[in-house]
Amino acid sequence: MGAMSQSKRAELIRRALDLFYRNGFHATGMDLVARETGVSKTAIYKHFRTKEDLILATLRLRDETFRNWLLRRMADLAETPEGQLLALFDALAEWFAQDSFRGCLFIKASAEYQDADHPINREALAHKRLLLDHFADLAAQAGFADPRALAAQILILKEGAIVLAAMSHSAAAARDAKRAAGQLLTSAARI
Amino acid sequence: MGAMSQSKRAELIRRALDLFYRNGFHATGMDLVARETGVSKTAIYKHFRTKEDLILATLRLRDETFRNWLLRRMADLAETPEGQLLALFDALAEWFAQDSFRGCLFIKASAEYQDADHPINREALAHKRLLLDHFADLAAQAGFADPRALAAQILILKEGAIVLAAMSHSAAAARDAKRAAGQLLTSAARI
DNA sequence: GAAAACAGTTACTGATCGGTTAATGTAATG
DNA sequence: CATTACATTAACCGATCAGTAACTGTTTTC
Repeated sequence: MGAMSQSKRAELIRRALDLFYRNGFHATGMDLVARETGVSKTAIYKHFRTKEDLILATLRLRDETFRNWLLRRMADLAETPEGQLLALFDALAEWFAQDSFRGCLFIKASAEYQDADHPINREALAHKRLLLDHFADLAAQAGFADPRALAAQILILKEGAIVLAAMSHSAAAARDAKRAAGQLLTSAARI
Repeated sequence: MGAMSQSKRAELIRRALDLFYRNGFHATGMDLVARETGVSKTAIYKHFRTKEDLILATLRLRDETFRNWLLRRMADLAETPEGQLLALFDALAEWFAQDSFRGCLFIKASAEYQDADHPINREALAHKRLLLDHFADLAAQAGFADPRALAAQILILKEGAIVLAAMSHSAAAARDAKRAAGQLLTSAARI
């Protein structure tokens, strides 16, 4: 096993991710993936036992790249932990404004494979939990009395903004969510 | 046109809605719809030109029944307009706790048909706008200075809570969102 | 009661679904 | 140079996709 080089495999996952993100999972057939990546179906199935395995690989790639991008952008936009929690929504606004923005891949994956014990749903949930943990870290560093609760509220605002931005094809939700987050941060109890 | 009785047609839409809600749109074939409803495919296509038309009919039914249910539940749970905006999240908690809960049909529809000008996405967006309008009405009645902005924030909390509840198969997000909404309401400017 | 008009069925269309088989090309090993 | 091992391909599998054609009843209308 391990026919194609590591870089070709990575490129396959990268292109499959793009197809799934733009067209959806069920709506994207493996024949299309083969055609668009230039990798024959048989070669794909040498490295991924099933379509589901390929989807999981794209989700893992997306988790890494997106979370990397978001956390770095938050850190670049603000100095303090509290400022970073607010800057989250500025980063989201930038994302929403991109032509390629089509909502959250994990929300879409979870919507199409929603069973609690489905590996795809589990992968999506894991991504959200990692974000939640990071928000909770920032909230703890900022000295809030209940960092987990505050992080949960921030995450809810983030997911709601993404869903509405994707549906309305507008970045306005990022601004609304930021104002809400600002009020939550200023009125939350501190240690 | 108009072969089957009005009640049979309504029953077909009702069952198709259930199938789409549980399995997804692309993942639910018209053969399955025919099998599960007991209505032959030809009979279905006598009344719905395409699968997309059937989907739109299920979305319109869902908009009517769900919005009716939610608004009535909010009104039953609280006396004042401000109380209703908070009770929204108690109603959501009840919904999340149901075995049949599988997220928001409109979010799922928009995720699978996300083009801005796609009729399915437009229908989903229309549903959210109607909810936004109602929240804004309540906020105006409650005497808030910027009812539209507050309504937008409430809507973001609602959508975020739904997405996270569906993904995590837990009703906890309703409680977190309610606490956030409570803080927003108490700190928002009034006329 | 004849004749349109219509609701309903089964059986089918070509295309595509996820996935595999059998064969070919190619590179490394003895 | 022969052979083993492996990467890759075209062609194919049965099932299912959305949608339709041809046909059979049942009403409605005159």
